[in-house]
Amino acid sequence: MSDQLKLDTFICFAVYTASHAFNRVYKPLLDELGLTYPQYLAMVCLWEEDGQTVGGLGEKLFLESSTLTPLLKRLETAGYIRRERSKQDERVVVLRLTEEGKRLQERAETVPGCIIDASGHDADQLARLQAEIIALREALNKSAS
Amino acid sequence: MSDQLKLDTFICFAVYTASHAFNRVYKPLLDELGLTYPQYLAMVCLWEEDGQTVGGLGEKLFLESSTLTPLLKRLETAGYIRRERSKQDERVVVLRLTEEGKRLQERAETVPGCIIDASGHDADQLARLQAEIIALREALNKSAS
DNA sequence: GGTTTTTATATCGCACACGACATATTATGG
DNA sequence: CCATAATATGTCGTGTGCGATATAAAAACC
Repeated sequence: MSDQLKLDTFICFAVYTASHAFNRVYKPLLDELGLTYPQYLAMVCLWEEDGQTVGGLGEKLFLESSTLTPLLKRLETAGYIRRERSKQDERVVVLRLTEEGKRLQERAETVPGCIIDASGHDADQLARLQAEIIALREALNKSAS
Repeated sequence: MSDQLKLDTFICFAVYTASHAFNRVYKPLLDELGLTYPQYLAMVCLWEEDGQTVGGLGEKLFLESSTLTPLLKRLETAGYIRRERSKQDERVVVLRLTEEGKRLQERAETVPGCIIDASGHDADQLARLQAEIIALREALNKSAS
């Protein structure tokens, strides 16, 4: 048996399963809003700054256009955003919140608190852990690029 | 603007993007072995203990049969495992490594070291961080159940 | 200014991931 | 012993994710 090939020792596996665990906690909350988790992230991004492009959103979310385009079309079908070609540069698609999309933000404001409660940690612990996970992510992204 | 609805403050988003970052680092390494990342996890699990059931693997990997069955069929098609109904209990499917599946372990032994290198952390830092992420996962799973 | 290159988005194929449901087998209770 | 419940796996539909490729528009370069 290898010294290294043990699931228990894989931090990647801890991250992978923690990501699924977050999804399970989010699911009932986001069902209320008619959003999936990645759709929720896109909406959070647009609530922070309306009128972003597909590419800009992709950079913030670390997602390709092949992932975002169908997701954004579903948000458009749901009535939360509009996708408009830019007049200045016809290659670019600008994303704009609809009135319904803006109203959704109010209903979403209770979500982060529920997640923090479910995490069983206080805000300081979470912030510290988050910073470490981001440092790990940046090291991995640097190595993969 | 909400106090809470900011992507920067979401630990879930850090975990979600870190998980993707791991995948990007693993991809070229696992391509050599003809495995995807979830398939690799399943193989690691079977290298640790051959002859496990679908359900047993699912408990360890936190995956449903609806995810595992197609994945395991692909591993069978690739020639790495066999899926056999148990004689004692015909409901159960037992997973057994083929000779090729066993040989693959040797080629996989260099992978964990590459991942540790790419993480930019030493083994102690990773172990400490892993323990914290697992604690977070357990709290989330407890809350969701 | 017309050709080439770059850029932004979209499409397609493949592989997860899960909830809801189906099927088959075993266990249970009268 | 027979009906019912519980268990293990599988199927199906929906929604990611991404690599490879396509398309169209803008930029760069003779």
